[in-house]
Amino acid sequence: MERMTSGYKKNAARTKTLFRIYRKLYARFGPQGWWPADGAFEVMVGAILTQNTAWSNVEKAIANLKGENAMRPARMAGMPHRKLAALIKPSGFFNVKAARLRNFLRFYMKRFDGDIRALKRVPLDGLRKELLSVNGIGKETADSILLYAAGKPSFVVDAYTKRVFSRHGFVPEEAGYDALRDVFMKNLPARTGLFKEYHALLVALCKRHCLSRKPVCRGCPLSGIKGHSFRG
DNA sequence: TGCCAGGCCGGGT
DNA sequence: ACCCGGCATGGC
Repeated sequence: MERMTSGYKKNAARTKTLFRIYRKLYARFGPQGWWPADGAFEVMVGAILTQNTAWSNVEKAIANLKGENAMRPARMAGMPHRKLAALIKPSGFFNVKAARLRNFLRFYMKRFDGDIRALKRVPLDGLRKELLSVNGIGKETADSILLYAAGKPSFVVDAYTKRVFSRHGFVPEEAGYDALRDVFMKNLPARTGLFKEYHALLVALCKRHCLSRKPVCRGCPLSGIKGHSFRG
């Protein structure tokens, strides 16, 4: 018997609503072309560095790494904790993140020999579990790596996704990561390009309209969307 | 000045 | 199974 981890089922009305939201955002903000990085390895590093951190700070850390020619798996993996931590300092939590990067790199070198093509050969679900087993890689980081580095249709949920969807009443305020992810995974076709743009567009929306903690954003492109609920 | 940013882990209940 | 403190910098 298959275990129900959420109450959501595939549902034509929900699919329609998700596409309606997508089209509104796309019409407003255009193609985002995410993830903003120079290659798959940089995507994975950035995904760890941006944990609970402003992207502008991550950019400084990435620039430091590139300046030391360290944006390469073998080189970064061979770097002492202290040195790596110093380079990524602007991104904050530098001791924690240096350890997490090194954990990931040990896994990446050992399991895939630092070769992104090898990583891409592993099917989505299995690879997701492997990534989640690395200390320092949680659900959002794993899904970001899967989608934007490996090119697999794994929808990324983040604080913005949750803010938009709960604030507009599409999901309950208390909805967790898995419930939110299921909304997209179970009601959209599993297309990588669609998932990439959708997540990026939600970020664009929040940066433009939802940064404040006010419950409703003025001029929100989604204000006209009928509040079809994804509850239960 | 104080609050916040594209989380995650570990220990306590 | 939750809940919470800790981790740290730079920008407004």
